[in-house]
Amino acid sequence: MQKLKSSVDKTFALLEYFTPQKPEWGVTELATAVGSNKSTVYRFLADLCKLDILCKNPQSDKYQLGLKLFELGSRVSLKSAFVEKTHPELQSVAKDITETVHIAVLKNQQVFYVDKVESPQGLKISSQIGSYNPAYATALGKILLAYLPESQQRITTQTILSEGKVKSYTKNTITKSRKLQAELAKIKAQGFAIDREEYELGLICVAVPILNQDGMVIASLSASGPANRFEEKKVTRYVATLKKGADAIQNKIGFFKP
Amino acid sequence: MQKLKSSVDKTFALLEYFTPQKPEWGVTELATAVGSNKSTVYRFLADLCKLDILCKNPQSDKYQLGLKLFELGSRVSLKSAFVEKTHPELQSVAKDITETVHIAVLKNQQVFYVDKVESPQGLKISSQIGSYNPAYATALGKILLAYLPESQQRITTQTILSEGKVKSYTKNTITKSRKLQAELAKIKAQGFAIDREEYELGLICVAVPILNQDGMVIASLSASGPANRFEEKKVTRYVATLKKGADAIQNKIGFFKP
DNA sequence: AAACAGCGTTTCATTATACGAAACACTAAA
DNA sequence: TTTAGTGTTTCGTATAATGAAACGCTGTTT
Repeated sequence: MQKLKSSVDKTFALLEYFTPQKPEWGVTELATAVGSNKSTVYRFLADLCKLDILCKNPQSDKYQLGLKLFELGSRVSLKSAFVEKTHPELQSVAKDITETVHIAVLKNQQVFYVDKVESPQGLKISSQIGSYNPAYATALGKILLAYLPESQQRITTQTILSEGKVKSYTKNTITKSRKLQAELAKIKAQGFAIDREEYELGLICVAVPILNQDGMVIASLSASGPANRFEEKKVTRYVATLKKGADAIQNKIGFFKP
Repeated sequence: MQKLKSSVDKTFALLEYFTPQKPEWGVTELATAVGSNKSTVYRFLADLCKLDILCKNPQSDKYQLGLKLFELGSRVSLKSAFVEKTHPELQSVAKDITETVHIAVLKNQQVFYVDKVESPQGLKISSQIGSYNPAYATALGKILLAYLPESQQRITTQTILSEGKVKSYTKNTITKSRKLQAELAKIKAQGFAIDREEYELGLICVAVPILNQDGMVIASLSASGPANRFEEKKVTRYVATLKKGADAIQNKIGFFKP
């Protein structure tokens, strides 16, 4: 906080602390966390509260993210132009597959979850719309990488796998550049990606690309669930259903500029 | 812009200009709109862009709301705690009624749309999650007012109907205090509200309340569609379905603090 | 009861940062 | 080439952000 110059930076640095894991903060608590003065943080929080960007939980008397932020988030053109069109398709895919369905885009070389429809079954993966996961360890991410233009793919995979950024989430996680490149080539050849417990043990995920009219990959669509429910023969059916859904989305979207 | 003191105020005042109606702004354009200096606005926009709160549309070279805002909006606990639980119920109600279903709360004495599931039918109303409508002219709003504690209701209706704030959207819009009070009493007696083209000609909407364990109204649930599809006998069935949905939501939510 | 400890909130002199006029660098049209 | 319209950068000035300390709560401890 102390190194940031503009008030804009400081404002959103503070807001970043309000996560699903820790959605509520008191003044002193947050001030020590960001390494800033109590009064300074107080003034920010009070200002943000007046604007409904934050609000005070009357029970705990602490601050949390407010309705205004929800409102602004709903205005983002990605949300209004993209999600509103694609959501019904996700629903029909989810209904057919009966597993949780996600749509994601590549952002900052990571997988950014844009929307989801949850499996009606009890056992389902937990995920948060608007959050990130590593691209190299998920089916959604591998699809997004595989369909990148060659030059961009080289740069992106290099950046992702360079110096210590890679993490082995499970014993199946692909961490070697060689192996990742082979995997991406295979994915592009077969038209879909599969993540067999590469990110989380017990979690399998199948994904297909969503292309725009120019053939550029703009998003990816996936079905994911517990490993024991993903028998080999089911995967083939899932891929077919996902492809049908991706096609429908492509027709609805037409030309999209993220 | 010139009268606001803190940078926080200024930042969000700027963001407010990015609406679904006008989602893109250039520097000069926005500076004149807010009545501020070009360089000042430029610095704000550039800062916000660095943080992904805004982004530049490469086509038009203008600024628009960015993914970070979508991310933050997704983190709002209303969204994660409330919508994720209620959405499946909206879906089942929508499926049964085959009209667009909304869930809304009262915010700043207006109806604030929290979530929706669209009618599968071609002809459907257009609405924006995270936006506002007047409480006195919609079924959702009238429910929220009708179930307010008496003292609060008096204050709220007075504020809403005071000095020129009232607008006759159609010939059916309730604008007189007397008439609104009678309507609210009737609504509370019968347990549902109906808006017969009071906000928009050709649009009918039926709504029921969602109460928490203390019996306080926390939200309202509605079905809306073109007037010609809303025959009298259907309304009774719709109310029954909506009530069932509201009940299910109440059980899921338990105790909720907005 | 009185003293304490922990909050959030307010104050105020100091200083860092936001401000705006003007200059600059582009681009596209005249 | 000139012109008019952008977005961007500069820099002296003015203003708003800063942090230590004090204040006023609340609940707990002695």
